[in-house]
Amino acid sequence: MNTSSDAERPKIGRREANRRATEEAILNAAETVFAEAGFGGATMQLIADLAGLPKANLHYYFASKEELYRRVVERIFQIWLEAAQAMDDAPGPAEGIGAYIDAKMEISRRYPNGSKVWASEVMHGAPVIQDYLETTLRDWTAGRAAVIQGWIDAGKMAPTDPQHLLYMLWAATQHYADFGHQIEVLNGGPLSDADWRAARESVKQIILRGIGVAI
Amino acid sequence: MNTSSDAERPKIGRREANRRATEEAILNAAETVFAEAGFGGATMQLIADLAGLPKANLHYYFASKEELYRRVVERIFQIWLEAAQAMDDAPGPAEGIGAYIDAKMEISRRYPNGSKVWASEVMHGAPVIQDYLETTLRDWTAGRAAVIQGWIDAGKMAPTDPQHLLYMLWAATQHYADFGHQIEVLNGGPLSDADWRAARESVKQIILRGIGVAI
DNA sequence: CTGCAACCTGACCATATGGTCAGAAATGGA
DNA sequence: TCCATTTCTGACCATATGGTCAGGTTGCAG
Repeated sequence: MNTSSDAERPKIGRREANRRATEEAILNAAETVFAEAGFGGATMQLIADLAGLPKANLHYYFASKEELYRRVVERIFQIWLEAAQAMDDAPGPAEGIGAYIDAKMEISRRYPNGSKVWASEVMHGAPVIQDYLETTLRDWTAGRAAVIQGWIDAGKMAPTDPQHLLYMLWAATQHYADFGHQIEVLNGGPLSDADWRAARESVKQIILRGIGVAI
Repeated sequence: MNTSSDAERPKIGRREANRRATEEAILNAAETVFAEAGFGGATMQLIADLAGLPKANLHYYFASKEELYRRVVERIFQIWLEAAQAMDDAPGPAEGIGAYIDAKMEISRRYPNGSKVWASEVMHGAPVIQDYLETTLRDWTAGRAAVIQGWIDAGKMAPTDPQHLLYMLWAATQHYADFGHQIEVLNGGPLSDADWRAARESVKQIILRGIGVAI
């Protein structure tokens, strides 16, 4: 054994570990503040306070407010894309779309702030992730639409415009994050485990039956 | 007859007419700017420029940025509520929910900025319309949920959680306004009349079939 | 026509904010 | 231990923004 039980992984010294932890803390704080106040309403001071750092320190790790924001949005997009794989390698729409809804509902529950930042970014014309929309997202969407069309051609689901089906999947699932506040007010409080389960099953039931898949 | 063919309606002089027109122009400009930049990113100067007025004039009509914003949000909420009546007086879900989807899709198409401002407001915790959520919206939602439950009990549609069905209706329709930019990118340009028709029919098809209503 | 009240606006102000920087403190290899 | 490098931070700055106000202009009742 070596000196002690310090490094979980070789190569990462205290410096590097600290750096990553601080960056992570800043990104988390930024995600919260951007979600709650929007880009314009967010303040480097607010983010710094939430992260427990002096404001000047933020600028040591992130050159500008824009760059910090960009990093937040990119991180969300990654999570979003990884979850999208839930739809891959499925034999048919029942499994593929069902799993996709499960994954996206889970993201809405676990990362509501990320979803809000993404929504805000798109609503304001996608100033920083326009290229993602035009490349990565466009390609992914086209691929998924083709898969869905394949299922339709194989008679595994009712004829449905794949593009609009995808929009409905995004809309229905992300709504629970983006409009979470409204939902909590109407629900009379935060959603319980049972509430989330009911939400997930409702979405799956309506959409799967809506595309002619037995449930 | 009176002096000439001036007043369409009695009682409204040039003063009053001017006032209303100016207020309207400011509200329209504000809606656009708030939608594109968010509350924090919006600038009284930007709104003034878009309305073609000096900034100081805005403060003659609206005491503060907050009040102007509040007026914009309230106006949207009115349109939203009026369209909600499309669901009333329907004999069953096919007509009621079908008409509601039609109405909401039309709003998404005609007033995308209003929808965005509303979404932004809710996402940021509804700082100015919290009371609307707790009173008007809550009551309306409860009423509609009861109607839907009645349809279910009458065997006119499949058993479905009314609350989550409403969320899906809001999500699916408003998505075309709030995420209009993303949709346009994926669509390779603005949606045509045919595109909008396809969107509307897709939403209706999936949801109506999803709740067990023949189409 | 006249006076008052409503309407309009350029110039100005206090504040908040993103960002900078010089220098202090911590770190780690030699 | 020593010192170069990285990390951290209080103090500061330029700018943008919401809001104010004094004074001018316009509409309209009497």
